[in-house]
Amino acid sequence: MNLKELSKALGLSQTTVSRALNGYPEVNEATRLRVEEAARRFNYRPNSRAKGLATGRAMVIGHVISASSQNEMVNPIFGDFVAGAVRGYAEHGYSMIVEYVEDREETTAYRNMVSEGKVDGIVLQSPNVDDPRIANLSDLGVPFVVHGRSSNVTDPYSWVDVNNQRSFQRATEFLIELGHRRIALINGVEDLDFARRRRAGYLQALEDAGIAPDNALMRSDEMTEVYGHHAARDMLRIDNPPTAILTASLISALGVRRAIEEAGLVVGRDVSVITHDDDLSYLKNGQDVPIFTATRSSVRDAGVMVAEMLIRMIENPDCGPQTRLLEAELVVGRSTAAANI
Amino acid sequence: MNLKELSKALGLSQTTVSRALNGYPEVNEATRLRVEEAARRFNYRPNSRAKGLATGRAMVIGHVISASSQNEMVNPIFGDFVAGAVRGYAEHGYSMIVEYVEDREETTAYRNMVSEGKVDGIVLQSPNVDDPRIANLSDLGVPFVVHGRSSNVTDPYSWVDVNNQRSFQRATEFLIELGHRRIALINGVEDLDFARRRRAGYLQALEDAGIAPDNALMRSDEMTEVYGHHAARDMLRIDNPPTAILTASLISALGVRRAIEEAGLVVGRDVSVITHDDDLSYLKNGQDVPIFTATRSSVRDAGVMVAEMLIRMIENPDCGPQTRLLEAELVVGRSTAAANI
DNA sequence: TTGAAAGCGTTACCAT
DNA sequence: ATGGTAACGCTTTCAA
Repeated sequence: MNLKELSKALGLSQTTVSRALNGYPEVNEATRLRVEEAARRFNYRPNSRAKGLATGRAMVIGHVISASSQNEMVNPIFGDFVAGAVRGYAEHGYSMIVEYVEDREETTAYRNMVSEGKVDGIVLQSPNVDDPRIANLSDLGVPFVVHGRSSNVTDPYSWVDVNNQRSFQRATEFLIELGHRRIALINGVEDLDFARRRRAGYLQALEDAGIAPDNALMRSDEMTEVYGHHAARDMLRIDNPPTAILTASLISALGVRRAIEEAGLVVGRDVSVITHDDDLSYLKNGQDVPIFTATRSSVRDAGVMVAEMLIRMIENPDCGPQTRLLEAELVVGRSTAAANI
Repeated sequence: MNLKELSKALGLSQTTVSRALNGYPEVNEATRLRVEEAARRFNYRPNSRAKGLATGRAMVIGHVISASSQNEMVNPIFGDFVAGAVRGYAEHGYSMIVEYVEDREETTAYRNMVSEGKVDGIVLQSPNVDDPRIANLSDLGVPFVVHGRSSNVTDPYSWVDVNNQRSFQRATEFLIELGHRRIALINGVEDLDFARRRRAGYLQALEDAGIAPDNALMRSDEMTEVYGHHAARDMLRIDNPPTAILTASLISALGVRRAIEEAGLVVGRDVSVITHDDDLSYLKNGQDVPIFTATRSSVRDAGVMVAEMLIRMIENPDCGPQTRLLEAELVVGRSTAAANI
């Protein structure tokens, strides 16, 4: 059932029916009710492509995942972010389109999405420290919001980010307060801006405590379980092994724990583990835990915020770049952190 | 730059330019080259909405996530599946659209997607044991593929599934062989078909070994870390606690491990833990581990397969329902499983 | 081998 | 308050 058929069935013009359905004020209230009833009865829904062609709006937000970001994708925080974003989109009648490109051809994908008229706005995830995609998107003139920041980009752009530096700094400080001196960092790929910031926070805390950083205790790679496992395993074998491990994601944390177990050690007794991108908020209920950081829920919140910011930009093209920095809550489980050193 | 402008710039008709760009055979080779060169130079891309309107095809596959499936979403396997599917879509020029609905209004969302002409096909994830959405989609007449099966649906439909029953049966058998008699199952919500199958496999292995199932050792809930934590914590407090825990996801596994640590116990010594939806394939390299199950990569494979099956159905409407059952590989880490009992 | 024109299903402008 | 019609940008049929 299309508009033509519906209007014929009603004995009205397409114009009137369209107006009635789109809430235009000039249509007679009785007519509107009649039209709405018929639309419901015939299960009429306007064709989105025709509508988009006529209005010039797609009501779609574009996301791109590339082969190289696949591990990032598989990271649970990707799902959390998407869950939040999609929810935010839905609130305003938008949906999300996801495209996949090999390698780092994302810029081409963005350009095509825009010139094909597929999207009204774009979300960029996991920017690098120096990310040309941001300038490319600016040049395209399409509204976009970055989840995260790109340190080396000086021109203004819109972003929503979690304060990763502060989270890691606080987590490290917390371990230092417990008496740890040998604290390992199992970080993500440090081309990624958020990973670099995490490292900066870690280093800052060490410096403030007068602890010299040790390269043997710092790793950086794709956040997989195997990476967490190998990194922790290797570190635990050195002469002066870490007594605490700070790891960036749920996934790598699982590998870290497995490596500790395999080394015959006990998590929380021999080695402390703090995991970012983890949801420990439940530990706050009725347990005497020191409060510190959790971000799975922050990431979902970030998704919702990105959606709202982007849609605001789309529907109000005059408003300039906006930014938003979220503080992650830090929660550390007692047994996990209170190691004997 | 649109077709009209491009053809004007070339001094050709829109028809010819369109034909040249879409690989029609009747166009002069010299003309085609000239057109292609110009299209590249002017950065011309056909408007997808106009193209879709003219061809009647959207080149888009629809996914829906509902509020109630949010925890499922956040489950890393969602990301794995999506990564595989999107890749499969891209291979054939399709992209993925994701819509969000509150509660269980998914059927409405599917209907709207189809009648709005937004999609050429639909993917249904995490079906329930008795899932009306399958019949609804069949009624809509839109090509669709289910990731998973719905036991109580008898009419034929297309699906791709992992053999969850066998995986859990084998994992349980493995624990029994190690001498465990008190084996706990921390399962997903058993309305979900795959969770029910997992439980069936677990029960089958117990029965084969003559072990009476104990309700105190079986839990079923949303796969979150807090759930894994509470379930394991409570079980470890009972009189005759489990010596092994079989858990269904990465996320809950982290809670389980934390609970074990908090109870002053050691994973792999006091309590064995086997996690499904986990990628232990790396353990196969150079380590003497008993081989058993892993599914994160299987899930990605399933995504690719769903994409290919669906696109085949879309482009060849005559082919009937297809099905595909994948066997998950089972890998159990040595330290994890070889507990002292 | 090329082109003119109709059609896809809407919205929006201009009349009435 | 309602209707006729052009326009959105492409594909496809029919003609040349």
